[in-house]
Amino acid sequence: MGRRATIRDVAARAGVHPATASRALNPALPGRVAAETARRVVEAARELGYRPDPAARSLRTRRSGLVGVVVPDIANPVIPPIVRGVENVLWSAGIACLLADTDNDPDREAALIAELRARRCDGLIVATATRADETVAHLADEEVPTVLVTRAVEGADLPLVAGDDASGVRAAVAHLRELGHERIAHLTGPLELSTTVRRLEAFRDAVGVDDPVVLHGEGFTIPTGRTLAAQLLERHPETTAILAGNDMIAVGCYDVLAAAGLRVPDDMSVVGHNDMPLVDSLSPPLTTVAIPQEEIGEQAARILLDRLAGDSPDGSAVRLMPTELVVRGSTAPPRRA
Amino acid sequence: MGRRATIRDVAARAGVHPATASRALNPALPGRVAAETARRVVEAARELGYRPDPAARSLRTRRSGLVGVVVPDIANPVIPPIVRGVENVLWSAGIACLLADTDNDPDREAALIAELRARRCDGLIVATATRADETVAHLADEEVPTVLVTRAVEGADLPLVAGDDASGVRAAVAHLRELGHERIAHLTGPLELSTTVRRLEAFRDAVGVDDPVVLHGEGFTIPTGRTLAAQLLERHPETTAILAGNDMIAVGCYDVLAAAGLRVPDDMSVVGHNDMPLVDSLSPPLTTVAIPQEEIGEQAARILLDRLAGDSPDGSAVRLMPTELVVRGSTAPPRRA
DNA sequence: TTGAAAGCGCTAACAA
DNA sequence: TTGTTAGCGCTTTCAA
Repeated sequence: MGRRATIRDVAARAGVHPATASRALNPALPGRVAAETARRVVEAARELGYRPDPAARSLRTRRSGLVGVVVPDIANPVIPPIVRGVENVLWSAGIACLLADTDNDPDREAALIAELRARRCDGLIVATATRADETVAHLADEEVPTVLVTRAVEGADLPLVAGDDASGVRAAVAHLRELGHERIAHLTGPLELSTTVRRLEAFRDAVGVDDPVVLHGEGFTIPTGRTLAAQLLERHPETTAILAGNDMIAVGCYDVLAAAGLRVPDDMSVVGHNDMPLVDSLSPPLTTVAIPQEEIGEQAARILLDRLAGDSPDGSAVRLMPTELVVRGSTAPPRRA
Repeated sequence: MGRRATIRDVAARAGVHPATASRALNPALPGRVAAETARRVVEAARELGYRPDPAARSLRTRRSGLVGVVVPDIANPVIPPIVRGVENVLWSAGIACLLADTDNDPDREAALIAELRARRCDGLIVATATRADETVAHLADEEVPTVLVTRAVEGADLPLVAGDDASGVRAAVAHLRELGHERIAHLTGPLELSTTVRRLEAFRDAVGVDDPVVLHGEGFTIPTGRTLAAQLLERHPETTAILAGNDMIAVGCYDVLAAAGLRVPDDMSVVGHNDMPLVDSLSPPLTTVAIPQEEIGEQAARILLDRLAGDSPDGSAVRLMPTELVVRGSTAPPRRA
């Protein structure tokens, strides 16, 4: 196969000037072309398998057709469905996704975002924000349209799409209270993430106790869950139900409870958050708050597309997608209700 | 902030011609610049925060600095670690990853690969190949360097990086036979995937029985595992150990065995493949073959980088990365050995 | 409605 | 070693 067809080849074949061919192929408003001419150009383009050179177009139009997707760790099970949703919507709009994985490292985040900007991404989807994330906060001042997913930055004027964690937590607490639990403890993830804070505030609101037991962890991981569960058993043995900050923390609780000879849910109820793969295959299957992750990604992508199209300068719009409590086998009435 | 600095701005500030500035910034071989000049240019570039415009550079050099990463489903837990490895190595080399998710749809795969080519990706990493994948097979004839991961195409002259499934399966079978199992059944995934065939062949080789029990499934999913396990119990009740095509199929087995009142591992041993997240938290924790997924991704990226650098036209090199049998609680000696 | 001309920012030949 | 020149392929004025 020879070199690929250019707009000049198309124009030549259609017997018109390249500029005319370009106009015919780009149904933009000004300078319409005659229907018959347009037909010939389109036909020629099809025959030649013409695809505009993105570099040339981008150089001219200052648009790359690229969106950067910044994730904390693609191997974290919460992230892939979000990316799927984003990717799906953006490809449909003719935009490609540059994936950037920060590995939860703020320096790497800064470097990758700089690189993404250097590559002239038309927009950014950011899933890595910490509450005090300077790098991300600065994006609000810059010209590159940005949408946050799941994690918010405090005080930054950036739109956010996330799961409605508060309502999920309220449903979880209501579920536990209906079962008869009165000693419910909350084992959180890292406080620098907005998700942790949203869940924590909702827990405090819903639990109906002045000073509920809350233990803070350093990560959203199984080891964190183990550490916290061990602390909980030692300091607050009267607890009958655990609301874990996420599913991994809940699994850590499973481990420690089993080691302590306590049974879930008979001796302790456990609720997770996220409904990640396989938590329904644990023993017992985990009751947890499901988040519509793919829809979150899709919605974020749509908002970004609107911005790219020049719409809505409504800075920090927050779009919360409905969550759902999935009741499984890890919750039951307390022993001595 | 005004418009971003161009090479002309840098050149002006350094008091040299743009071409000289370009040479100073690109430590390519021909046309070296004087050390002092280079220093001034680099300094000027730094002061101005100069970043070359990728579109302009790409238009000139015919290199986009982009690699397409084609995955069957980013939400499939096997995939993200691979992508991480790829992404990590490529970013380090100054190359960005365009993520394309085919959702296991051959038409979508064809469309996305066409799009990736239209966008002038310098190379492709493809994790979606089926054994008879025409779209991917054609890539061998094209000019765009391509590396396959995990899944091979039959007869295509394309390098592949994958886990050494055969050795993993051999280790698994050896483990079961050492425990005393003689009736080992293999429940496979879809036959159109090369992974299935590799694992199946290794199983046949290792099991030491003329006509071992093999049941074929249609997917690598929990429902598939359930279907196959149910068939197995009905048709081959003498079986004492199951080698599942992957972890999801193994989990499906767990479900059906429990429903049938059979205990793992006492009544039936089960071995998975992949060692995906949380299989170590199942009851019992799953014995499985771990695959170095991130290393596979890294290796694939390195091979692609070599190709981009013009190295090694050794077409269909196959690089198998060592797997490891992780023995957990789902395997034990058979009841009546 | 179409053509002519210019230029986006960069780098590769060639010349000095 | 550096400067000059040209052009990658496209779109967008402006003029016809």
